[in-house]
Amino acid sequence: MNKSETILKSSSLSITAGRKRILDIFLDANNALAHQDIEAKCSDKYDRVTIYRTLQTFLEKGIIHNIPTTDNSVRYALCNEVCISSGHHHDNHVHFRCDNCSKTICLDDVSIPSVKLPPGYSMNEINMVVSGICKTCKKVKVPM
Amino acid sequence: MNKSETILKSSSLSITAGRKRILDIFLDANNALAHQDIEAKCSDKYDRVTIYRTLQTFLEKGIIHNIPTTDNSVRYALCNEVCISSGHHHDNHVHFRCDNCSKTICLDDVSIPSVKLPPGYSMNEINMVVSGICKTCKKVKVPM
DNA sequence: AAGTATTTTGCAACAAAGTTGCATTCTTAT
DNA sequence: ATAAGAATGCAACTTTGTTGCAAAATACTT
Repeated sequence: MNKSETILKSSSLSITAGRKRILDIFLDANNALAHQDIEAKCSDKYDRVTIYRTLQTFLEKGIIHNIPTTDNSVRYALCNEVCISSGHHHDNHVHFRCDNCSKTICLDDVSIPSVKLPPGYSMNEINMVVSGICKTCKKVKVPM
Repeated sequence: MNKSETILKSSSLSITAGRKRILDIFLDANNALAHQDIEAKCSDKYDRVTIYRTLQTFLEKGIIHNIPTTDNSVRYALCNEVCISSGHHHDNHVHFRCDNCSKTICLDDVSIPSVKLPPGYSMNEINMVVSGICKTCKKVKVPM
């Protein structure tokens, strides 16, 4: 039983070729993916609708989480082990979007600082997205 | 000359009925608006395409800014005076989205705390969206 | 105030993104 | 192996966003 099967199993989802494939795409990727990215990689084998439904299912099970963007393109990233095993999403890391390569990644080591809300507001979730130039692009642009 | 005309003028945009109307909708609203919200309020008088183009223009001129969401619906909010007068968007406030009424507002008084990125990363913009229950909804739910 | 150059708007047509119902196929549990 | 239940693919549709172009409105000049 490989990794994708293990994840599906532990989320009590039936193991299908499509779900394994999409999960593998996430496992292979080192950055967050938009629906479009997934579709580009497997629409030959799986229907658009299936991809929509699979992403929805993964979200509900806490296998992936979504990252807000300002350009109408929600991106999804694999949750860490804790999220998956608990079945409920609760991450606290900062997301980074590179202005150069447009990749979005989870900065697992950077935790979101706390903020104090005005009186009367109660907090549930915090989302933080930083944009700038990523490590890889910086290297390319300014060679030593 | 009323407020919307003043803003348009100071952004060196020609003053048209449509732009005034859309700007007035923002001035009246106390929360961020999605394209859809605008359309609901004035599609009888102005074409869908005009609304798209107007929002785009307002964004470019720094009259409004957009707020990332996780549900494929970018929302826009009026920028504060500083943004509009400088012509370039640079806000530093936290956005709040209410899980109950779904309204998104700018918490102008809550500034985004700084974060330290890993080595190699450079920062351009930070976006922070907090979700929870807003002041108004809390009052309604727990009456004194 | 009139006329002209420029900008904006609306329309139509289109492209892309997302949703729904239903019949068929695949998984899983017995 | 089989039957119940879940997932998939297909078709049709809705919503969302884009583009080109002609008509209308605005701003600028005199």
